[in-house]
Amino acid sequence: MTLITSIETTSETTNQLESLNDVQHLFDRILQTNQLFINRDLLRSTYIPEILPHREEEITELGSILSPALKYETPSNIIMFGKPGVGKTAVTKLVGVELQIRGKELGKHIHFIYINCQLSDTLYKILQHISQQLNDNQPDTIIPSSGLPVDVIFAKIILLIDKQKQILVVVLDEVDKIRDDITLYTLTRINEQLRNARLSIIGISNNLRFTDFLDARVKSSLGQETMVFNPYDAQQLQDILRTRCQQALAPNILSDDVIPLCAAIAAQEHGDARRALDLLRVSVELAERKHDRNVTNKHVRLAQSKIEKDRIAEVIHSLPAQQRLLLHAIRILQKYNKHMRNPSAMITGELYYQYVELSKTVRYTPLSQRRVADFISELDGLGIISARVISKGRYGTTREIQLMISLTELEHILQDDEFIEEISQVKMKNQMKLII
DNA sequence: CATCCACAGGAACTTGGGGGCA
DNA sequence: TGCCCCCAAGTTCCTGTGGATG
Repeated sequence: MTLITSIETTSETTNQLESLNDVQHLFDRILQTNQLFINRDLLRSTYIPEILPHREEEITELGSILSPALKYETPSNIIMFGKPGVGKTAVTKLVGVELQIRGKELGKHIHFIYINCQLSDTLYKILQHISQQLNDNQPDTIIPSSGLPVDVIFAKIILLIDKQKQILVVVLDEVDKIRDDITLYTLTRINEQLRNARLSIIGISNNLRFTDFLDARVKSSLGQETMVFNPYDAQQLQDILRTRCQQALAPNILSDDVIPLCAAIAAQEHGDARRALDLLRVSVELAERKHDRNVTNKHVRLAQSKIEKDRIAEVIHSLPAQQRLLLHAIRILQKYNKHMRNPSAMITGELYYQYVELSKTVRYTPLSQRRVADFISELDGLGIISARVISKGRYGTTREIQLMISLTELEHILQDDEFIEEISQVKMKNQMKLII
């Protein structure tokens, strides 16, 4: 009944049907136009290929360190270092999965468990993750997301792991995100509690100096083996891109200079293969959208600026309200500073004052200066602002804050922000004050 | 050259929301 | 239902800092 009424031919529904037709034609047109991609996903950094060019040595080394697992012997714990996008995670996952398969063939129980510590940064969450991966659907081994004491969880995990003879290889990616020593200490000592099973840990870090801040016992236990991944050079990045292109893109659509340019740009940024792949993928996407038959260095340049702008816009849109409010304060100060005595930069004190004023306007309770100082550090870390500690002599130590993106870009990103209307009225009032 | 300012940033503590257990 | 736990976000308190100033 409802269906019948909904397709009655009123003028309104006719319009709707026409626009539906338009959309269908749009999709048809898109599908019919020149297809530059064969498989877009192969150019995504999350895709792990079967062949990793220029990482043969690392694969062999990791494989040989982990190989005792195939004889139920405990592999050494490993700590891996290297800048982002140099293949640490890819190599580890590739070898880990292969190890698991070989184990299965030999009738050995080997589990490869990958944990990103950015998401699981406490002992509780890591133990919960391990239990999920080992989950045998037994209700008594399911661990809730919170509510239980850690020692209870720990005892459950020990029982779960030790139920059978097995080797667990636990990868802690971005291990430096774990904030306390106790978590790593507990994990590296877990074998002392096990009778049948064994666990070894691979810690992956972007930070070469990560172990400097570790407890000495954790450091020696975790770092039984150390692997350092060097950045790819431009030539190696070109090889990586060419290998992926063969399967990902239609033949002969790239100008000769596209791959060298993507590789060169990524090589400048500490040899990041992810960056090179993103750059190439977005370049092809831009060409496809413009119905161009070839991808040229012009598309690469466009892609380069698009990626950076998109990244910043995405980061800003995902900020919590209080941090966006702080950004509005920065935006306003930057705008007025242009016309004032000191156009260079703002300092913590004046920024906090402006932030408190804005909070009152939008009826938010302003947070403490200490908390806002943390926000400033976070925005600095995200590359949206630069906050440099300076001493103003007798007038104290503060941070000099500068916007790292253009004011126009920031205004563009914030134009549809929830606070914008109320705040723009304040701006008017302030302008009046300035004139007076 | 001691003093002083306006913070930076570490550490401990609080609050409130999520949840489990007996 | 009351008590316990975990955790994120925030506050309070504190010590440290470094160069202009008198």
